[in-house]
Amino acid sequence: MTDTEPAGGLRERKRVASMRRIQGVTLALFEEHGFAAVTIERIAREAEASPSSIYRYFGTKEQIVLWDDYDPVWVASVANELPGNVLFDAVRHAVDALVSGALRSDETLLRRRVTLIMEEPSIEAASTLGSYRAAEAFGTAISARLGREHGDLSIQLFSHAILGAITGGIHHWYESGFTTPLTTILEQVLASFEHGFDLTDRR
Amino acid sequence: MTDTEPAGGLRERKRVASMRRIQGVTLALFEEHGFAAVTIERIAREAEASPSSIYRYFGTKEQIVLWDDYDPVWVASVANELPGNVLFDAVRHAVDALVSGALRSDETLLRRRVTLIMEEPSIEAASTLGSYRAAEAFGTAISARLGREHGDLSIQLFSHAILGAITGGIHHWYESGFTTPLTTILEQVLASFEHGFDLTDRR
DNA sequence: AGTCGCCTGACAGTAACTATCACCTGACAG
DNA sequence: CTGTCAGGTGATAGTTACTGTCAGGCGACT
Repeated sequence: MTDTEPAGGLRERKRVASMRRIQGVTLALFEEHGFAAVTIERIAREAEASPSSIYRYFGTKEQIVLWDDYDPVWVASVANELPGNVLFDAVRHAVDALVSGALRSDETLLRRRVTLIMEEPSIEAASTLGSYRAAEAFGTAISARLGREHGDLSIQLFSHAILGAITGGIHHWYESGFTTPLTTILEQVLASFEHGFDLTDRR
Repeated sequence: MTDTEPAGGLRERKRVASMRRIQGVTLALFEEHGFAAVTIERIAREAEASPSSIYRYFGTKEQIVLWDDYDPVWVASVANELPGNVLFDAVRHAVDALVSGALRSDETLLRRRVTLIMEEPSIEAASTLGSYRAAEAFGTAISARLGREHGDLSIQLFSHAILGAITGGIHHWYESGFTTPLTTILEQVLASFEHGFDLTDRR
């Protein structure tokens, strides 16, 4: 299911369609020739769009890979002040929203994007900055939910630690050749924070 | 103490002296005019170096701010396979090496650099990528120490979570106007992983 | 003191990104 | 259904980060 219909008027729908087409063309070109060897102008030619529009849509070359249709979904989910009675259930809910959104649409597409992210440092840098921003948003939501002031140290450490672990998990997912299911990895992230990390010495 | 003497021959010493001078000039210019408004050419002129050399030394405009004399010190410390009997002592040792190295030289300089990092997204992106790389190195060292195979999921999650929390702590340090001592914040990072995060509801 | 080799600086070139502006097309009122 | 309006689009020109190359100079070693 690549083609979930977006809401909004004709203008909005056309824009999202263009962005998807451009992203598809870009991924194929990067995979074949490498990030550095493909110019925006070439992407524009092959995707039948103008360079101006590509910059307006995505901002940077890296963001063409990083852009995700479903980002607004899980951002909204986190902003909904983390429903659920126990904090870890709430966090689990947010993480599920984050991942199932990405997986529901097209896991193959996600794998291709992750591969390009891991293989191109400049995309990786933009991606880690995104995780960082997500940690900030997550921390704000948790602080509000627990009645802490904005920027409470404990919460800030927790939210950044969780997002760091998720990032590490995605890295592991990639390095394992996508053999370990992503949901399993993320279950272990949550379990580690609930019950502690497994750091036993095996020598 | 800004002027700890580096080892090596005259060539090496001159290079480090040039890098420090260029970084100093760059920080001042960025602080006064903003990152985008200062060109490499201008930095080169005011620091009496050639643009070629600046690129050879630092690689990118962002790295002029991020470069740290003492990076090799703590990298070596982590690579020394984390001495210490209990794992958390070992981790504490590594974190201490990381921070005391940066603070011993010049805390004012570190604050200026952190401020620029937090205020300029492109520097922030490069910086978070650096944390990410540190997490990988850290994970490798811990895996070796505990007799796990390289890329062990538990260890990877742990190392990324720790580095994520440290990053969040530095963010907090900056947001607090550097009032909370950095060592206090990092003590809390370690305490959180040893004894759990404080996530009590205060409403 | 002499030679070797790495490092520096100058120069030319590429392409990402920005600012601007005329034009067009979807949104909406009547 | 039609006219007007506003926001989006594409073309163009310009800036600057970054790369590759090469001749000359300065530290390293004999």
